[in-house]
Amino acid sequence: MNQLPQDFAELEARITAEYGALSRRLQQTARFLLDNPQEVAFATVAKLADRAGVTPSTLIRFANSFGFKGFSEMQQLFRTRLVDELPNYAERIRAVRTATGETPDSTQLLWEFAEANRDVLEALPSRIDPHDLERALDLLEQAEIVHVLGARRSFVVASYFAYALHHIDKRAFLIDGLGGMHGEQMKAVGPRDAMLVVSFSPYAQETQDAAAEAKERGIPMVVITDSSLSPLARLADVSLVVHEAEVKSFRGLTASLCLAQTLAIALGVRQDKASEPAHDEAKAKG
Amino acid sequence: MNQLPQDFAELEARITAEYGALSRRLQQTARFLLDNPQEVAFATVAKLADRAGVTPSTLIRFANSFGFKGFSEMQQLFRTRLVDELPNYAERIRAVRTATGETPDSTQLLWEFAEANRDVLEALPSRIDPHDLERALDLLEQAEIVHVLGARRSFVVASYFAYALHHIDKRAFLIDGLGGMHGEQMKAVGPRDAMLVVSFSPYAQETQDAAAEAKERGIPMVVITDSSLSPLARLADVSLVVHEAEVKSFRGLTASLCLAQTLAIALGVRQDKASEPAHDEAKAKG
DNA sequence: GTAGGTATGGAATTTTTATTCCATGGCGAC
DNA sequence: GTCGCCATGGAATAAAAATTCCATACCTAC
Repeated sequence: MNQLPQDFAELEARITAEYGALSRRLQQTARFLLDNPQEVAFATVAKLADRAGVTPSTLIRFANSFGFKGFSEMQQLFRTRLVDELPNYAERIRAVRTATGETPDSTQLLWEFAEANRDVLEALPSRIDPHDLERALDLLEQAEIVHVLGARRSFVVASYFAYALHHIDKRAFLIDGLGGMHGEQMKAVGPRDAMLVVSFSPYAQETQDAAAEAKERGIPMVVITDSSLSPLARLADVSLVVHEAEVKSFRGLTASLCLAQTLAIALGVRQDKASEPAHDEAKAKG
Repeated sequence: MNQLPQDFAELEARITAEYGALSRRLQQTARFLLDNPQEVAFATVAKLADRAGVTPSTLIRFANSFGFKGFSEMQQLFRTRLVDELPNYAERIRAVRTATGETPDSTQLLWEFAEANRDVLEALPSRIDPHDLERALDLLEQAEIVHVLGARRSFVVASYFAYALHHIDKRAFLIDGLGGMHGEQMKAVGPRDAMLVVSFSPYAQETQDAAAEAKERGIPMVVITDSSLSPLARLADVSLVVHEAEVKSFRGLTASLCLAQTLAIALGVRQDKASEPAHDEAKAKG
């Protein structure tokens, strides 16, 4: 039996170090414990076991395998951690907010970014017209294939959206311009498809060209952009305008990604409903 | 029986208001509870009774007299207080839930996502150790070229980081595995370079392989991942652990991107300082 | 394929903890 | 001074929770 850890940090280090040597269930337990330390501090063995997807026995075994006499003994570390660390949490916020004296600039920056992005997310939902959101979903739902386009900074959002569509089993292609083949990739867009275009100032020329072509061919198009005056907005069937945070003249992508995430999952929900109409009717009646 | 308080603040107010009307022992209990809320959150009735200088019965009676079914029910308020950093958190959720009665599902989803991502951003800065952040920046600053690696979901973060590095004039390459050439791209990593690896559960094999190779070759490595138990964490020189929001079993990327943004810009700030040392010295003297 | 060992789940058991109940003691009213 | 009520303490009881133990499933090695 090993020497037992004296505080949470020590325990965390031990768990991390020996993680590979643990059995499947104990690994599962380890992940849960380190991911949800707050919950562990309060809840009972039975509840935690349930949440972690293991049996109570496993939790006990886990504690034993790290030298504790029982689960309760290990739980103590989770509790004292909460008590020890909380008091200086509030202080840390205050310290960072007020003076940069002690904290490194980088941490100060992190707080600023987090705050700026939070503010943006706060404003986002009320800035998006529910009606536009529904129309965008209509277009995407009816499309056989969704082609996603975004260059430079917008490429991040575009690639995420394409990724997310794959995960809800919606056919999607990312127009990435690989090999300078923007034009060629646009030719692969069929008449029953739709496009989702992401573009922010200063609106990449290749994106504008592609969007113009799509408009001409009558391809349904949803645009995520940063202003209703954007050249992309006038080409779109539905345009969703997001305002991103700016710190040190660097723009974020938080709001756009949140919106992309929402579009993808809302689309997934719709598809589920469409493929299981019986379930929905039953609910409506009941 | 009175309406029972919903949170700690409410309870505190009630106790304060009715303090004068309580019996001697109950007053004694009240004082102890409000003076040692942390202790109350964890300890057992017997221990608390002992510490407060009253009998267990008194504690129960105290709880009952404020409308609780038992002491445990009251204790819950002391516990949630410790966990909830934000007192009006619960209210906010309720407000969103109720206010969206009329709106379509998609807008409802948008609110939920925005909310979840906001919460994540709130927790992010305090979860990142300033020391780790500085060390990560040290590694990146000293590197001649930064190679950025991330597959599937993490690719979004990786591509954003590579993009951001270009904008602060830091040489960067994105290891994208194009044409199945992960291995070949790794060969291009030089001895004076560094790597930034992004990987989330279920940790893409190609990323793990590449990271293992980098480790073997002694390439400095910063990892952004989702758990200290991640297989990537043990390979890294510095690992930054982020917790992402999850809605409808879909994980976000907000926190990771915010962190990537911070790293890039903090690095940019450092580079500026390094290239204008006179400015810095002047500040130190002044 | 089989035997041995290990990991796991679940029920039984023990321990801990919360709550109830009643006997006693203090305090004020008559 | 005595009666009655309310507060109080402490033991008894009930409830909940932790832990143990055993049967079984699952691997691994031969």
